[in-house]
Amino acid sequence: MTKPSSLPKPPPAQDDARRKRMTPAARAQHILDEAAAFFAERGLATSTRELAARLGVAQALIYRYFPSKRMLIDKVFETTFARLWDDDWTMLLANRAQPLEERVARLYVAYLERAGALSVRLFVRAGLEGADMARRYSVPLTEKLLRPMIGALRADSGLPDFDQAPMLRGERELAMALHGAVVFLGIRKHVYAMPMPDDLSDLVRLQVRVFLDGARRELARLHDGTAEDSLTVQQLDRRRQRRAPAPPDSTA
Amino acid sequence: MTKPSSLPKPPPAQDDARRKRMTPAARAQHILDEAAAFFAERGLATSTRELAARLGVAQALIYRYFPSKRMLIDKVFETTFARLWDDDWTMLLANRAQPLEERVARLYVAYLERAGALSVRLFVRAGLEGADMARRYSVPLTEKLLRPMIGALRADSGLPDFDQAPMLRGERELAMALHGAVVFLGIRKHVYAMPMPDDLSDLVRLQVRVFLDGARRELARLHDGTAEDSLTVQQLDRRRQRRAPAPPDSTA
DNA sequence: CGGATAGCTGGTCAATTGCTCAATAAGCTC
DNA sequence: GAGCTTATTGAGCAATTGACCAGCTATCCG
Repeated sequence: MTKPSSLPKPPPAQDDARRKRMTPAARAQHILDEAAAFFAERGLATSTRELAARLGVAQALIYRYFPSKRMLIDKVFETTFARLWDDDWTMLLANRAQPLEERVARLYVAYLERAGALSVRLFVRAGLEGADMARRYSVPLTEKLLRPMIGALRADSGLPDFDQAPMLRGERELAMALHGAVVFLGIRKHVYAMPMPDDLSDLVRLQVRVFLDGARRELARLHDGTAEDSLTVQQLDRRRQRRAPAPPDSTA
Repeated sequence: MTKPSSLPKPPPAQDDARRKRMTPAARAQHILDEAAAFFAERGLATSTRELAARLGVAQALIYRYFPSKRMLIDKVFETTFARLWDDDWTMLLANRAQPLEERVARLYVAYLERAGALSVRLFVRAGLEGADMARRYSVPLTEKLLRPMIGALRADSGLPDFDQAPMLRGERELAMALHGAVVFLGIRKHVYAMPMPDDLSDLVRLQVRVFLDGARRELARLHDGTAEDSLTVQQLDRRRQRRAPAPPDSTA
């Protein structure tokens, strides 16, 4: 046991939660992390006293770092939502060295893994609680997942990219078919607690296989203009106005 | 205005909730129905006093009909779960007078409509709360929806029925792909409150179209081997890789 | 009309809730 | 080691919670 007083900062092990005193930043993070897991498991209505017990800390301490329970929950939502997305997904999807099925499967295996029980449960709780999911979830979902997804699908089918043809409402809903099926895997496991394998990869791959077969055809329908029944009337009108004749489709 | 005192029972209008006195059966039903909507909207943690206010009734009255809040909630779950299933769905799916796509689409439009905002939110709440969803939801789901669904799919593809080949694990997951996608439509609308059309029929039909294309092929893959009903999806995959190259696809 | 049955209410209790504050003590600097 | 800063605590408050009960009164029957 040497005497480290000569060093300005002896290894403080700031990540050790059992320390009596922590730096404000570390303590705030500590509370935030535990609160996320705690509220995900036990529900947002569970008392701050129980959370404090889990933290091994006096209940009053929580209020030194967060002005109210509401604000703590909001912060939990904020950070959990922000953590979900991975910008690498765009590149992963665009990498045509691998077959489309493999890329999409990898993407959604990664998505489910990144979400995990905590996020899945928190997201559903946030939705029920009236958090602004449309802004917090739907918007980044479209930009960081669905759009790259449709781009890859289009490229795979030899269809024009977004520069030449903006994303169609029907395309978003098409991508949502797979997204919904995969997310529902997580909901079955983490919300409904149904018997599911530890590793959902094989189930994800099944969803992807089923989806891709139908999606290629549907995408072709959407772009050759025959089956546009999934679009709203207004969108159809706008779309018809935009293109004078039917665009010649040179692809197979 | 005739004097109805001579009649043993003048029209009592027992369904009028504003009446001061109701028969125990009617009052219990009244409380149960309102509680379902109330807890679905506001959450299970909302106070019985607020529920009583919505009922236009003293809070103590609830406890005359239900021994505790917990028991009331359980009863709400029980009745809501029971109401979901419709035995006509089996016949609807088996009616080969209509094309498969039409039958499946009608089924899931009916399913979503029957569920509605109330059930969707209550189901998710029940899952988060730790209600036994595997028994209450998953089992009837398989029997009343997925099994008839697979039966229709098999018949459509000229595959043997359940008498000759029991349902495969992979088939259930296959049907779950569509189920998940459709349920996620309801979750987007009723839980996440995302902007969705009033009528989800068109979106359901899109999901069904996409699903059926892929499902027919996947079903053929599942059935082209020997009896694989006891194998997991993973085992099936491994086995498929071991076998000859890609399976010949005889369908259009 | 008048008594009796029973559906219903107002009032109340113990426990729990979010939140506050003065007091304590951990860990830094000299 | 002394002293100072401040992270942490325990006690406590007002409001809300689930649950209960004695009494009120709407409704029926003779």
